[in-house]
Amino acid sequence: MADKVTIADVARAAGVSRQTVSNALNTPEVVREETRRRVLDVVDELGYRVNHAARQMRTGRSRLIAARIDPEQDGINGSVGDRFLHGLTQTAATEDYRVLLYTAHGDDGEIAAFDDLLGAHEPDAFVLMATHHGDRRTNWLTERGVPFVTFGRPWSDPDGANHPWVDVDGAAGTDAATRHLLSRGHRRIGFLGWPEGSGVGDDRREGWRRALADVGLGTAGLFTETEDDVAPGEHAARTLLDGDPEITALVCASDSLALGALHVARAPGPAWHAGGHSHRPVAVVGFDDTPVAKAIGLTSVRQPIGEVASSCLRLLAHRLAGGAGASPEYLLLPPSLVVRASG
Amino acid sequence: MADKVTIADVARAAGVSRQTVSNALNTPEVVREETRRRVLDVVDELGYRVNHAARQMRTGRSRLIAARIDPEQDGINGSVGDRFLHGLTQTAATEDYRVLLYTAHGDDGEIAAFDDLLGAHEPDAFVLMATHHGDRRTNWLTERGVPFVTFGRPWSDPDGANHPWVDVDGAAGTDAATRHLLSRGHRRIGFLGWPEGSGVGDDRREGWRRALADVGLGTAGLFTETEDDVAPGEHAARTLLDGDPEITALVCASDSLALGALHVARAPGPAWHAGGHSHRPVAVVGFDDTPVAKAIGLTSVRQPIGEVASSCLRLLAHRLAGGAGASPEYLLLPPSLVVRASG
DNA sequence: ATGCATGATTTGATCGTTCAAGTTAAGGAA
DNA sequence: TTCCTTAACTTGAACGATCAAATCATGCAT
Repeated sequence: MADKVTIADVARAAGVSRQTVSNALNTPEVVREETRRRVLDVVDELGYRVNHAARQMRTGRSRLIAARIDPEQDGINGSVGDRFLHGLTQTAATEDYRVLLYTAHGDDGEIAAFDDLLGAHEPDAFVLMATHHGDRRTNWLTERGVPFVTFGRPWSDPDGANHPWVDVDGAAGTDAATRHLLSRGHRRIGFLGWPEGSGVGDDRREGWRRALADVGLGTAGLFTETEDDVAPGEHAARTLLDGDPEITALVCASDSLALGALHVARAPGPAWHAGGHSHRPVAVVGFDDTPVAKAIGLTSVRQPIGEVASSCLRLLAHRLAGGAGASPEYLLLPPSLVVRASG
Repeated sequence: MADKVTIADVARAAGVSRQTVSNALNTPEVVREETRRRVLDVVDELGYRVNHAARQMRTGRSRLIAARIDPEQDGINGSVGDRFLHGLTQTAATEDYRVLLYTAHGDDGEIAAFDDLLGAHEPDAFVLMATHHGDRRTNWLTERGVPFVTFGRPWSDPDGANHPWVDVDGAAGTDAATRHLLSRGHRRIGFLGWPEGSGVGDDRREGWRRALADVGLGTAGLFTETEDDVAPGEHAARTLLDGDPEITALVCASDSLALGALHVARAPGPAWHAGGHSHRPVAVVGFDDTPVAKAIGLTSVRQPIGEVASSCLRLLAHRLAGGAGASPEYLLLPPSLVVRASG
């Protein structure tokens, strides 16, 4: 097998010029039917494939899309990012794009990574995860005219006309979770969330509040907030349950928190409360449907990560192909509730 | 900011030729000290960065390393692959390489992906995971002279001189787990593994066998094998425990199996055995130290994934830099035991 | 002084593709 | 017939880097 087949080899074998080969492949409509077929036959025969480096040099497009891979955060919620990357890679391949990874810490670290990558491998676009209030990354990219999509709304900019994005309707998720618990007869349903100010966290809390309000229930004293990890979750859940003996169910902003809450809910009476009143069953619902949730039978809100990823990529591909006009610029997808033993 | 700074711009500004700029950056030793400094100053000042596409065209090196991202397998063990990718990306950056993702199913699917990638983006090397008996991928790459490393031994080729690899000593892990259980007074320790024939699975079983043999204990009737998932693990564990009432501990080939075993071990007596004899505590040890293990307090063997990844990358980088001779071609790293409540 | 390594730098050529402009031939209107 | 248009294809240049070979000093032995 002749190793490197260039466009010139094909041209020679087909008896046409280089440019005609290029046209047959990239702009078929300008080449006569018969010629085109002959060229394509030779392409197959010789096994010609474009050299991306050469093409990139001429056109300035790398057909690379850059995405960050996180250090597995708390180890539980981490899987979301990985499922996302997988979906991205898969959809990218169908559009003849490839995913290039990078790592970074914090907005500024990530901006530095942007700069590095743009200088070197020149990805055609970025895919950002976990947008947040005052996200510096999106501004940086916008200022420089670098195409990108985000998984996550532009929280600081409610109209969100600045850049394309895809997100999952977190409020709808906790709303559904809360309604589910109501339908099972729970009346006092608490919420275990993150400190106020995170777009995602506030959104998830809002869904819970809204569902209770819809049936005329208030939320006073029914929620608490803490850092997103198991131990803090356990502690916060204990405090909340101790403070209000009538709470029979908890909606949580993450599976990590939910796991902490479960430690309390499932522990035998004396363990979670020295005060002596006996163990009461507390239903718990988590968020993200991580492997841990599945493993321990935790009811959880599942995000359609695969769809988010493919939507992100398609928005990008469309935009990169030149279509900036009519198509939808953003997408809010509904999550679904996966019911298990915990509630 | 002038957008594209080329090597010619730097040359002009520094009053030297293009080639001297290139030399100052890539072969500093051939450039006079003073000239070099002047050039590098201008490089900084203008913010010059090499254009990888152009360099690749001339040198044939892309500074890309391709790795597969898996669909989260059973969801529990999946996290290993992701930790690996993260480590790879991080170390790659320090050597000025980038990780390019691809997906594929099965050896042949992956070989097709190799072919695609080599034709298009021309990665300098591949990193393969999960080597197995009769692995077709390694042959394909070797035949074509494509550099690669594997996370996993060349199981079919015990001398393993064919390609560089990094692996974790699974037998040492189960050996340690078994010794740990012995030290806690357990005498009859079972093993829950995968069907014979998988290199990894057989290796892990061997460590358990060896540890028992070392203290004069046999293994007859103490192990069973099943598919790597929670439900099969639960079923197999139940069978094993029912069959031998003296078993007080189980070493498992994965956290998935261990989780299944825990369902049996932790269930109240009647639940796991209708025959009426009461619940006995069974210690369980898993393998991989996944987030699930941490979440549920499962003792597990932890692989040093980060080190595996960085070692893989350094082996590759060294080899790509031309050093094929003296350096070690393979590496077997020891795992460690993470002790938790389960055993 | 002459010749000759050696060090430092420069000069074309080239990698494989696509862009932009040029050529050729055929058809149609004047 | 002559000129113009259009379709189909070809030609030269360029993208930005590095390789290979050439040039130019400089110092040193003869």
